[in-house]
Order: sequence, then C-alpha cells, then structure tokens
Amino acid sequence: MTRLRPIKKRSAEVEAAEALRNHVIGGGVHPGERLTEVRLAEALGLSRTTVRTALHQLANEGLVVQVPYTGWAVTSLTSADAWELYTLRGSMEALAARLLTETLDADKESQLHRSLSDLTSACQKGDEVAVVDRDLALHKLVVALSGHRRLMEQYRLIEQHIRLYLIWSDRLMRSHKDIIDTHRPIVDAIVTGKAKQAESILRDHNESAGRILVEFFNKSDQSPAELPDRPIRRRLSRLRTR
Amino acid sequence: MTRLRPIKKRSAEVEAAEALRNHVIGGGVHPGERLTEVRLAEALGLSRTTVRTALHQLANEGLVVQVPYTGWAVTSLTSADAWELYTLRGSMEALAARLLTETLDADKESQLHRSLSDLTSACQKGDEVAVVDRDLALHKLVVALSGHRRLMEQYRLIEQHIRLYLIWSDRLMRSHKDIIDTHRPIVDAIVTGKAKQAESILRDHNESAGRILVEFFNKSDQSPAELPDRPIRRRLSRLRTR
DNA sequence: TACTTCTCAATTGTCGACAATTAATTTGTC
DNA sequence: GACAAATTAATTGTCGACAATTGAGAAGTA
Repeated sequence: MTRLRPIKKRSAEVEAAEALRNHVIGGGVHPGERLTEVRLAEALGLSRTTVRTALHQLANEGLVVQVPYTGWAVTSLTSADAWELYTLRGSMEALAARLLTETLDADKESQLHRSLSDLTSACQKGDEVAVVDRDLALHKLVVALSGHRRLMEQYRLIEQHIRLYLIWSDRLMRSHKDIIDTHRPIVDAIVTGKAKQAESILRDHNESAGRILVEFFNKSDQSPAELPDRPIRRRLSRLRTR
Repeated sequence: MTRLRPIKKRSAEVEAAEALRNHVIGGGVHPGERLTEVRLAEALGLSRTTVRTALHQLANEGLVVQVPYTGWAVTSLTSADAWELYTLRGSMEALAARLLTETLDADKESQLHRSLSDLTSACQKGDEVAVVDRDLALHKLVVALSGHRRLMEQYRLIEQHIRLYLIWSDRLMRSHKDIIDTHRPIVDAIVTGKAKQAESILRDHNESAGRILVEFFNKSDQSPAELPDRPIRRRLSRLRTR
C-alpha cells in the first residue's frame, strides 16, 4: 500500500542551485576552478538567466565567488578560513547546546543517541564518506533540536563549508575511535542537562579541531585540494566586495 | 592638488539591492507589506530581471520573503524572532569580544572609546535616530575589530534586522542614560583585557535586552509596526521553505 | 626589444517578451 | 442563496537577444 505524496513542484532556479551545490561539494569541480554561465546552462539544459540566479544564490552561501564581467569561481580553502569557520561554528553550536539542555525531552534525547550510534557504526565500518556525513549530521542535529530558527538558518549558510573542511578534519584524527571519543561527551553533557558544560565542550571541541586543521594547512602550504586541472584564464583577484 | 580616485562602477543589480534595502529599513514599506517586481522596476527605472535579482539578494538577507508565483513581502517582526535575534547576536558578539581582547592595540582601543563617546553625545542630545545608529555602530565595531571575516559576514546578514528591532529596544529603555550605562561596561571589559568578562557581559547585555523586547511584543500582541496600509490581496501563508 | 595602442573573442550585465501559475471574479447549476 | 466550475486579471518564472566590459594578443612605434 503506497500513499500518494504531493508532487513538489520546485522552480528551475531552486533545482539548478541544488544541482550546482552538489556539484561543488561533491567534488565535481575543484576549489578555485572557474565556472562559466553558458557552459553550466548547457549542461543543465536551462537558460543562462536561471543558472545565473542559482549562481547568485551559491555566492550568498559562500560556495562560489564572482568577479564582475569576468567570471565565477569555486571558493578555495585556506588555513585562515578554517580557523574562522571552526571558531564560528563553535560559538553557534555552543549556543545551540545550551538552549537544547533547557528544552530537552525524551524524543530529542533518543534522536541524539541514535545519531551518535549512527556515527559510531560508520566509524567501525571505516566508511570515510559516511563518517563525514554522520559527523556533520550530529552537529546539525544539535542545532536543529535547539529550536532556534535563525540559528539554523545561519548554520545552514556555513554547513556546506563545514562539510568541505570536515573531510580533512576527520582524516586528521589518529583513528576513527578518536572521533567517537570526542563526540560521546557532547551528547552526554547535553542529555545530563549540564548546560554550561555542554556549551564549553562544544566550543572547545570545535576550536581544537580548528587548530589541528590550521596546523595541517600551514604545513602543506598549498591548499590540500588539487589545483584546478586547467589554469584560470584571467586573474580573479579583484573580487566583488559589495 | 587633487588626487584621482577610482570611479566605482557598481552594477545595477547591486545598486537596486541597496536601494531596496534602504527602502525597507528606512520604513518606506511596512513589515508584511507586499512588493511586486513590476512596480519596483518602474520606480527604479530598471528591468524586472535586475530587480528580481536584487529581491533574491534581499531574500537571502532575510528582509523579504517570497511566495512562488504569488509575490514578495517585507518580513514582519515577531516576539519569537526578537528573542532569536538577540540570543544569536549575543553569541556572536561574545565571540567577537573574546577575540578582540586577544588582539587589542592602542588604535583599536581609541576607536572603541570614540564610538562610545559618539553614542554618549547622541544620547545627551536626545536624537533618537542617531542613538540607534551609534548603538548599532558600537556593536558592529566590536565585531569588525575582532578581525574575524566570517563572523562579520554573518553579522552583516542580520545587521539590518538588528536595526529594525533596535529602534524599539532603545525606545524601551527608561532613559537615554540607561543606554550609556549598559554600554560603558562593555568597552571597559574589553580594553582591560578581561576576555571572559567581556564575553559574558555582551551575551547578557543582549539577552536581557531581548527579554525586554519579547515582553513588550507579547503585551502589544500585534506587531508594533503599523499594519500595511493596503491589505495584502493574496494569502502569503505558504512561504517558500527551500 | 620594450612599450603603447588597437582589435577581437569571451564573458557577464541588462532587457523585453512570452509561458506558467495563482487567486479573485464571474458564471452556471441546483 | 449556496456551491462548483469556468473565466480572467495579476503576478512570477523562464527564455533568448543584445549591450557592456574585460583581458589577451596583434599590430604599430620608438
């Protein structure tokens, strides 16, 4: 017995934005690589106007940057940015955790435990992609369960960036067991209602992960992602500042 | 002897976005009021496509909302939103303050003092508009001086909303002297390098201001801003969720 | 050669027209 | 009159065309 679901009609703009987003975070294009509207429009079978709107959307999310009359390029990863991203999410998740402890109920508690065990099993299987996915999912869950709409909205904006760095973050852990060991205390502190503790654990968790990332990025000197396979034709230095 | 300055050429899209933003935060249109692309395009002397792009930009900033095939409307103020906004900015400004104490120098210190005295003189003059302006400017300065680009970026997104609520927030203070008294400790804590204290003062400052706002909004029951002067023709309930 | 100017191809910026969708209004039916 | 169906007006969604701008390379010049 199947139940009919409303067919969600989504505008081409929204679909295009999603497709492009997945293309970027899925590694279809490399950080720093150039994007042209016409090529994307052809690939997606849409008009340039529609693709353009979608690109503007991604630019707002920070996944691509625009240079007037010159082009679009995928945002590149840097050590400074890693530090900023991790202090920022630390602060946001700390707020979420505090609020969450104040409104915790049985349902939310079980969701947290389920998410943690999902992460655990992914770690035990050694599936790298799944680990990143579940890791992000757990952090997102804390934010979502806080019930703070605006916070979720802001978190959503940096979510894709977090994912990009998280790949390296998780890889830099000594073992997958470490990943479990750093996440269990987070859930524990929240479910036992220790607001202050949950807050500081989340902030510290992120800031130390950030420090490790920064150190790694500085050592490797170059951006860890491969450089664009074809060189950027034009200089993309003068970025639109708005 | 004059020095040549680069002529800043800004695209119509960007100009339109700025004009619309000012129109909204300047009270040219009321919260909840409907906007149509054609009318705006006529008023600005631009094509609908350009205006549309600008509207999408504002939608990302959260100043307007869109209902597919139906229209755009200015976002309205609510008590729940006030609480969210003030907890969020509390968290962000607390982070900024902590970072700022770690990188404070003489120049930054004097900027802080100047900003505080600007606010003070506005309060003494009793100029309501200027007070809101300087109040926001001081908070922005703390974020800017923290040197955290991403944090600034995120703060910029909610800045206009803060301004909208700040008008009421400042009005609800018993006297303008109270405004000075609540801001001086912030600057003091930062310049004396008390990171922890600066952090918690900023968080508490915002959260208590938020509580006052929430209480006021709940009492007045209605949104404090006047209702739209002409009724919204269509129901704007089914908002695009993405 | 070193330098400037001109030319041109590539790309984004802007526009007006038409299609798709929505919701109010009118019409039809009982 | 009450309800349903058809019509219509208003609005956004999408498109292709043309204008503006950029950067690279060719051509000219000392």
